[in-house]
Amino acid sequence: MTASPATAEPLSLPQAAGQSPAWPFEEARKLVARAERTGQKQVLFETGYGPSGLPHIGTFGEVCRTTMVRHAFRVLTEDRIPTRLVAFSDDMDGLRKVPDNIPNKELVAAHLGKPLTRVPDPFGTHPSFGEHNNARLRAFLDHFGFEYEFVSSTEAYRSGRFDDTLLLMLERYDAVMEVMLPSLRQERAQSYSPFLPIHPVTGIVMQVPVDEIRKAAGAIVWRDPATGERYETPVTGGHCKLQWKPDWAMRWVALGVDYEMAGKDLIDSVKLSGEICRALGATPPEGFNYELFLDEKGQKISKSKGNGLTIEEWLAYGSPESLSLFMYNKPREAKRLHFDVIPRATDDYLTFLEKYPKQALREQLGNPVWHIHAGEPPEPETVRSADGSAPATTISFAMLLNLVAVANSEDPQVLWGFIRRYAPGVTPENHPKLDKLVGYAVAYFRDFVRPSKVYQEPGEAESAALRDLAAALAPLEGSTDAEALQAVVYEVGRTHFPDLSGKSKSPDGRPGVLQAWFQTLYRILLGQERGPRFGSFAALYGVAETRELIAKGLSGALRAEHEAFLAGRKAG
RNA sequence: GAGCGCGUAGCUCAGCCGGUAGAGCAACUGACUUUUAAUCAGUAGGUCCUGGGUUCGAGUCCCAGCGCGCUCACCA
Repeated sequence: MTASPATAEPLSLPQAAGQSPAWPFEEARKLVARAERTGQKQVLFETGYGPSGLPHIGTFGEVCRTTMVRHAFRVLTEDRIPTRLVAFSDDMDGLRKVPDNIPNKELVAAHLGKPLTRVPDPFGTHPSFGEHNNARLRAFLDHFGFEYEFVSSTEAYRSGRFDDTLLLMLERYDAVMEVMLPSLRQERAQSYSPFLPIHPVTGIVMQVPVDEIRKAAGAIVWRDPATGERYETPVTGGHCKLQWKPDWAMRWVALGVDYEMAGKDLIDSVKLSGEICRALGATPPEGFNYELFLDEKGQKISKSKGNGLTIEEWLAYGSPESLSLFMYNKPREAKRLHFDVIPRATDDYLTFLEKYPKQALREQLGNPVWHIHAGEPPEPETVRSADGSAPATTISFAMLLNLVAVANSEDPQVLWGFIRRYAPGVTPENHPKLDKLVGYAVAYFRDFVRPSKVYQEPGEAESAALRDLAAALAPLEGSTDAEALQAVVYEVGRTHFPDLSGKSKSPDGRPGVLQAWFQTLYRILLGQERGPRFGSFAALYGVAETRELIAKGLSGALRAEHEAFLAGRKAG
């Protein structure tokens, strides 16, 4: 814990945290009350993961949010009660269907129904598919720097860690069934069993009715529907897995879970698992149901549909912090998770970061960046405008997006040229975060702005004007004098597109240039309706490069390149 | 059928413990520009879904209703 600031603060950090309406504190206060009630010596947070697929953005959200609650709890209790976060992988679950997004599907298909840790790894890098995905989960969590303990369901079952609770569940079999049966349809109720024996011969997780409970032996008796053979299987030692809801409850009891959040699609499951938990004589964990993420059409994001955003996609256009902000904001409200929310999240994050140092403690605790950075947000990166009169501000992502479109370049160097004009002295070296932001803006431009470009085919008048412009620029190759270059653009325009209406005039009184001239440049050379002041553009882009651009516009190469680009996108 | 969420400016949304309705885009005006874009300054725009209740005071709290959306009810 850091010492409180030198300025006289009416409230201490834990006191202010105790009153903060920010949701992580509200959640953490439930845990403080629980700990006071039970006198427990530690608090355990759990997040669950089903390893039949790769970790997705929802996994990130759950761990991210749980970590925020955990940190809030640590501040509230001043670390007097140790905390742990378990990332639990349900890797003993039977494989139901072959995922679409893996190689060697046949290899996997031959092992349907077996625990994921008994299915061979289609990627060939790990002993099993389950272990492969576990490794991916861990790499993913480590990449974000989350602090957690990984627990494999398979290992927990096999090692006997769950045995006591499994035997307890066998002992209370009737009570568990009493909870589950009313939730099932009649047909399903007849065959339902909380215990799923692993077939001793085939290794498949069997969904069969239990013929007999042998409490004394700690075993169940069941019949193989294919062969009719009867088996007695111990419920312990990894010979049986539990059905989903009893499994969740058993895990809570066996591990001593105090907190677990879940999506609203699991509301019923949480309720039933909680009742089973009570039937085992334990108290279900605290937690809350967060709303689901929706795609741009308001549909639930699901791995199988492939809609919505992946983490990789978000991180291509926005920082991890912006994603954390998205997760922090209103967990109880449904939010569209689509590309177009990234710029907003990014700029909101920058704004919150900029405000933070000027806020009072109480406000800081409600500032998302406090929660995103575990109570220690970094200094914002600010710049000063060219004239130095305006106060230092952060450059927004929205502004960078505009600049990229204006610069019409995927080269960060060109974009940096524009930034330096606005704020001299700012470099990628002294503003590394801004440099990253530039990278995101470039990616966003490439994938969302560039595809909508339309390169016009030059007519005869336009071609003649452009040829003249290229020729007039030739003697100026190497120049970075934006004004001189702009003068050339005007001269050529005056010849080919004079404004005879008298509305615009040159400084020496000669006729001005029609807007059509500039539109010609943008439409043919940049594929846009609008664009930068052309002299400035040429100065930064390079005169030789600009002449090359004109040549390609005249030859049709720009249109061909753009079509190839579009076709490539469609294919890839 | 059950559960959850939403309804505030043209659009997307903020509004924390109840105290004179806000932002960003879009629009419009102006500054800077012999074009545009950027930037800066400014203007306009709202029956806070409806009806009750609590209160000195309700976008905010309570109740009822209307509308929209999602989830679950097979599996995890």
